[in-house]
Amino acid sequence: MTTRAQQYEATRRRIVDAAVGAFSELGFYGASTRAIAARAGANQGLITYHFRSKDELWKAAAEQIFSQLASALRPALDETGGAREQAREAIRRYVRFAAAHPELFRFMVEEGKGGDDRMQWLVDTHMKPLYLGFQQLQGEYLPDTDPALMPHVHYALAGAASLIFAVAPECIRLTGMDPTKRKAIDAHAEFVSRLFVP
Amino acid sequence: MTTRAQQYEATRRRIVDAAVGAFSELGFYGASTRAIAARAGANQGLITYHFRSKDELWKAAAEQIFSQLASALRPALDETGGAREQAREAIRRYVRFAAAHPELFRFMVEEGKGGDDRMQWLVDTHMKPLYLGFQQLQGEYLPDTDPALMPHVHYALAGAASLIFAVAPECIRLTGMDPTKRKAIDAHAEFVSRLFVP
DNA sequence: GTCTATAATTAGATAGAC
DNA sequence: GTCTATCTAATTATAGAC
Repeated sequence: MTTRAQQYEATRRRIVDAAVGAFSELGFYGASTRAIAARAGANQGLITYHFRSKDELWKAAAEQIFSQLASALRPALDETGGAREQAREAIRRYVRFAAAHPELFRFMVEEGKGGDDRMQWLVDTHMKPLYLGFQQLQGEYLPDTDPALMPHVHYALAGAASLIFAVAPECIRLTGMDPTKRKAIDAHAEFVSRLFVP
Repeated sequence: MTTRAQQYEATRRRIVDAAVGAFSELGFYGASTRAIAARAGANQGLITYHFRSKDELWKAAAEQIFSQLASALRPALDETGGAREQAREAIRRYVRFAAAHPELFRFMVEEGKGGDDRMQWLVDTHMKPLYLGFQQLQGEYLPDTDPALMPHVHYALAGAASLIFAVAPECIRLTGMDPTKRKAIDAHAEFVSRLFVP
């Protein structure tokens, strides 16, 4: 037996999932609420009912992606082995997440380029905590790094780890190699981890 | 004295410049032809006159960016010094271009994520030749690299070199560091070139 | 060549039936 | 809770005056 509360949650979740996909593929303006509703197998009016506006729906979508990233990275702290191998494993984990969730990087670029409200909300609410955790990890694993280089390392790593998966269709057409295949993901994880922790 | 042909070219150029900025900041759907025209100090009707459609205007904008990249990278072949230092200089050059033209990376991500017509045109017309050149450079400078790793190196380098500049507003708010400053650009160029050519 | 006016379509948001 | 119908505004593209 399904209660109304269960139905509410199920529908809401379907819409958020559809929104994540649509925003990630088409961008904020390209993804219409009608298309998102259709993708979720629901009606457009339901979006207004569950979320107040398109902006609020976008926030819910961003929230889902970043909470998934946070829980995917958490186990990296519990790794065993030497500091360098721990750092490598954390990077491999990040690469695998980027492969499984290319939406993260697309959201980051889509919003990070403009200085609007959505970007500020995204940084303050979800990216700041993650960046602090990254700084802490780097201080632990690679204590000999110049602190002024921190932003450079962070963005170089994020870009190196994620771009190939974010533009997978382009990569296939350009190189003939499909980066979504298991072997390609492993190869990329190994390459990037060795690149940043030789 | 300004001829009509000169006026034609001047107006067309102003519109293309405005389009590059608008598409780069807002994406294809977010940038309206009206906003582009206003940005160019022209009328919306002129866009239809100079370009047939919004798609054609987008192509003209992409064309401008990639032709600039091609001419910026060309001198990399004439560098002197050992193979490793040549490779480093080519990377530094690429980083500086990414800093001066963050539009390139934004176009790449914006279009590369979907499999639509614009992506296919972009890859076939402008990215394929550049990628072949990149493969050639890599074969010359770093002949010991596994060919199967080529796509991984290419996308890792593109991401590491460009992301920080493409999301400059986000970087400032997240880290407090402004990547558009001269010093930050040099630091990033040096960091990335040493990263890929230790 | 450049502009104004407008047609046709689509967007996000609302109101109300069920 | 979900859906249909509709409102208002903004979109691309067109037609025609100057």
